[in-house]
Amino acid sequence: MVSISDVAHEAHVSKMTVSRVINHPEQVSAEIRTDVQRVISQLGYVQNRAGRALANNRHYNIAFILLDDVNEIEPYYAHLLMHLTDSLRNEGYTLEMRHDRNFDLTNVDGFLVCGARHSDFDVLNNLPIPVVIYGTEAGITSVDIDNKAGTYLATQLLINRQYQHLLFLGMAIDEPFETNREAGYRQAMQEAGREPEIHHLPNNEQIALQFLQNNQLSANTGIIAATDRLGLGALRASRHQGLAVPDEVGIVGFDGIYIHQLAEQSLTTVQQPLKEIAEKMVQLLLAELAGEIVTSEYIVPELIHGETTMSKN
Amino acid sequence: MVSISDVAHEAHVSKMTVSRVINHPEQVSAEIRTDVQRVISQLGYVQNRAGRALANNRHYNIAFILLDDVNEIEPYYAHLLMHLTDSLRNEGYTLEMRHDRNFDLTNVDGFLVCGARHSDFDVLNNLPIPVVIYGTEAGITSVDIDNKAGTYLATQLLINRQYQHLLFLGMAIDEPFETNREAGYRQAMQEAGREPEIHHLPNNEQIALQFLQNNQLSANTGIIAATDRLGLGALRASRHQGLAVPDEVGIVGFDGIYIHQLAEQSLTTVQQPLKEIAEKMVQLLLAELAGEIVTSEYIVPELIHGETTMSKN
DNA sequence: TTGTAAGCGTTATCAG
DNA sequence: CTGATAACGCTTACAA
Repeated sequence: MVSISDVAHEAHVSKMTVSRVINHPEQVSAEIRTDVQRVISQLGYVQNRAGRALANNRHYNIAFILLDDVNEIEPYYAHLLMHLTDSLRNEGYTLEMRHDRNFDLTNVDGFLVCGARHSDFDVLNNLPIPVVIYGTEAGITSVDIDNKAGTYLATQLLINRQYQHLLFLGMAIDEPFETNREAGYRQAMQEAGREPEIHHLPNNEQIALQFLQNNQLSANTGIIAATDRLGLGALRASRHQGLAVPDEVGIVGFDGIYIHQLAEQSLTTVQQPLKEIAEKMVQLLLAELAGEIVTSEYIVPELIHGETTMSKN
Repeated sequence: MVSISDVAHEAHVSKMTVSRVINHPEQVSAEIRTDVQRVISQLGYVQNRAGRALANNRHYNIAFILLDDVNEIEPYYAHLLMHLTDSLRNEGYTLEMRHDRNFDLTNVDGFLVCGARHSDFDVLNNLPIPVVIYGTEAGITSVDIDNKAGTYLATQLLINRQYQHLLFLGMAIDEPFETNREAGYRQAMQEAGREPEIHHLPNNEQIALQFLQNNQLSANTGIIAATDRLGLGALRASRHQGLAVPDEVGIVGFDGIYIHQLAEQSLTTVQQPLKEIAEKMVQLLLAELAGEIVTSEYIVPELIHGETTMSKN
């Protein structure tokens, strides 16, 4: 491996000059700078990050910790991960994949965390390096979608499309993102002077299907589902009951990666803008690393119009 | 950060002794060893990997390069990635996520590559560090499922279940995994004295559905699909045509992560054993790093029985 | 603007 | 079995 000394020697300058050309090019005279750059590319020199890390007490490496159980990993994590990888690389950082609760500080400058539970927040709050989580938790820098705004949009869509009976299919868990999704529905309903109807189910399309089979849907029903899986169950229940989608039943899901595309009819859904989320997470983390004080951010998701809601006219 | 010197000082030994306790404990007397270990945990010392990397000319870091387009990333990559992360960590290595064709050697000891195209193999073959790919390519160490064995199993299943008319839905691409999947079908058919019928389609459930709509299926048909997406299309086509699955039409997919669970009826499928694949990939890469000569490996996939094939009797 | 010296944390080598 | 020394590649601080 060619090192900075090789470059220095070949360019007839000191190691420091080479280092400056790389890190502070403006401090080097134009002539020497181009000369050194030429040698760098001639020799194919690349910085040894271990050396730099040691000298700087920085690793230029961020750990992405995915805490969900392997079997529950939804496909959109793969997309979030790709976007995080790209965003970090743009900033000269590297992404190290993690999958455990050790929160091992070795080799990293910060953490990006996904799927953290309540029990993790205590630990995360007391880490000596910056942390940004995907989700919402007071006291930790986070990026989240505005879940409430998402279901608010979804509910308004179904109202506008003239569905009469609007019900919310929520998840049977006590997490902020669930309560917020429910809140968006409630608010839109209240503003429209409608009476909310809410059911909580495990996040599984089979169970949603069975549940709705036991509760005959009426024609002209709009279903706001807290997830695409629940939306998928609603779609199947409607078909089983002989109700036409979207003419008699309208359905909006939530999450917007993968599942909605695979449904029998493409699902209208509230899409998580993963690229934007990834960029914000990286931006906040690097700002913290630079010593800035940052505040959590919420990103408003977007409605994707599929075949389970009536089109405008 | 507490360093090896702090531990050495506190334990009244030299840095080297601490280093030995960590890397070659058998070279240290039992008494001193336990003493040093106590101090290590008292002080919460963790190795600085940059220092170690510099001294050893090793990084203990492997890049996982996912070359597929973001939009085409199938969910099972997320699972493969998790398993790779776990396997590497077990061996004291770290996984660095990559998503580009730079094949940047900085900071890594080896590459694990997924989704490589023909045009990549030239580069991959001439890298100065070990590479293991997921897939098949002569001249590069690889781990792959035995695609032929998979479709062979699938075809035999449909033969055993007494489906008369057996057709293969392949992908319209010229890649070894496709030809191998086709070959498994061909072989099973030949052994059973049946005439093969093969169609090639883009890997998309909508297109498969349309294609089969234009080619009325007969009752008592068995469909071996080269992917779960194609299998899903076949399932929908059968239902559209009023054919009962699995009684009149039997369907087996291929891949076995996620899609088969979300189908209207759970799809019988040939499952990629991702954990095993990940473990093998890591094992081969580390063996190469250790200077061993290794050969590519093929893993026989497993049939997952769903609701799209008749049960035994 | 450029160079020199020292140090970041670790381990291989060699000496005791 | 244990320790001193030098080295890995790089950058900060200081000197010229």
